[in-house]
Amino acid sequence: MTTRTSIVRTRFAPSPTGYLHIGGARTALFAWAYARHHAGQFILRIEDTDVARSTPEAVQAILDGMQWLGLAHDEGPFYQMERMDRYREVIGQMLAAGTAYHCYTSIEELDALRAEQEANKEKPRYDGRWRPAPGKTLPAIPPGCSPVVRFRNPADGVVAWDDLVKGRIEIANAELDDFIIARADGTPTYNFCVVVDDSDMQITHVIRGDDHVNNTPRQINLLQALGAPVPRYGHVSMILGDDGTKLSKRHGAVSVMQYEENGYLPEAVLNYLARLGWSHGDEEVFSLEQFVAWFDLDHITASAAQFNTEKLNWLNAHYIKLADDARLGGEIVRRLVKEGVPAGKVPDPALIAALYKDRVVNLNELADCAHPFYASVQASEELTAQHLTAPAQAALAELRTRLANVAWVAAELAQALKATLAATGLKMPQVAIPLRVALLGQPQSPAIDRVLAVLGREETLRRLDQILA
RNA sequence: GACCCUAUCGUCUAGAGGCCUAGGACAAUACCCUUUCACGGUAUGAACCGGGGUUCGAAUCCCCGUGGGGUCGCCA
Repeated sequence: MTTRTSIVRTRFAPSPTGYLHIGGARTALFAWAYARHHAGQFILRIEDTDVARSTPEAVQAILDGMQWLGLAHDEGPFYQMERMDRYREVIGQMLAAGTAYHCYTSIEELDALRAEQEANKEKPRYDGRWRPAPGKTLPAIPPGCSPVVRFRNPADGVVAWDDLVKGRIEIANAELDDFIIARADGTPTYNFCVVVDDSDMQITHVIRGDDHVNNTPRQINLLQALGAPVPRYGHVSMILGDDGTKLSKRHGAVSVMQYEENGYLPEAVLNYLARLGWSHGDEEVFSLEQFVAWFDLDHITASAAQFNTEKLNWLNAHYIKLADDARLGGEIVRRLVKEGVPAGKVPDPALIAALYKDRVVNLNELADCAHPFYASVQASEELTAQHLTAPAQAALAELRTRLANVAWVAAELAQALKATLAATGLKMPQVAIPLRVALLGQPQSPAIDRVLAVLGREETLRRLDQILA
């Protein structure tokens, strides 16, 4: 451990070619938490050098996702497309220093080379035909062909680093080739931009997905060629789908904002993601603040983790129970209005939330539960036939009379219900279930007296009259 | 094919050579609670990939095998 007080600087560097997916969100969470834990800085960088696939919508989607999760950055967002001058400057320096060189091999030639190597069951790699060497005669420069710039990768030795999550990793330079750092049109490529940025932005800890392990030795070599300090690296494993295969669209929700739409609370998603591949003893449920206080890279699992919607659901249900009624009420209204249901002030959505919050798994279910309070829901014929029988209707008529004059609070409503039972000789379910079907269009609900209290006298009587008419 | 990573209940994981008769959580099952359905409570079943070492002692360390994942672009 260094005694120098070096501030921790981490970054999240997505490329804006789509939404913020769940795996990226977890990587971002870990990088963010690591910076927060060490009172350092978290930088957001948009890697948009792939002009063909990058879109402003995707940038916005990433920003939205980060904001919804509450992962605020301290610097940025920096856009790589705005840093072209800087990249060109560094490429010029490398060309001048001889750590990079021009290569005139055409795409066709490269394809042929690759095909040949694959046919020989070799690892496809550039053969170094334009790499300058003492006493070597380079091919004649083909006319009308603009060159790419390649990095002069060390020919031998090994690149090694102590990965913060995987431990020591060593890769032989012989496995690496002289990769392209600038295309024929002069634009820089990924590995190069990352290195210049991580260096310029003084990133101390690169926390990123597992899929970048193979880029790391190239980046370390580049950094060293540039004489720049090498950050620490931590490669977080991937998240697999529910079925153990690579996460993709067919797994349903992969975008973070899809979870918002599906009725998940950000704190539930955060807690779930934090616990997926990281642990703090037996702790399962904890706040973001607690997570930041506990988080370290030592307890991240090195292997891939399978996503488990059931556990996320459990956490979501837990956080819904904890959530403030007014907040849940707002979610109810927002979601119902989006579906064209005239949800509003009466009944108070917060009261409905209080009634249903400990029985739903997500916000959409909560909204569904609230739906019949704002718009009468017709029971199916089957339910009507089954529950609104003649004796049941008689009991409801009996109850309706009592309800007309009772004080509209749950305790009094319960009394009216009991008096109806006494008068008709029926058991509670024999009245309560028809009543639920009559009022809400469904045979299950929370305690019926509480439902009545929230529905209100006017609406309750109106719906009863409609059934009894 | 080459290279890299990885391997504990169905799933997420605890486990840093003796605390392990392997712990917790989700899911499952059973029971309790109950004004229906849920919620909640209690209980039960469920795992160290295989083979070799090292050691007095291995889930933990090493090697091999096997399974899984990743990477091999003028994509990021």
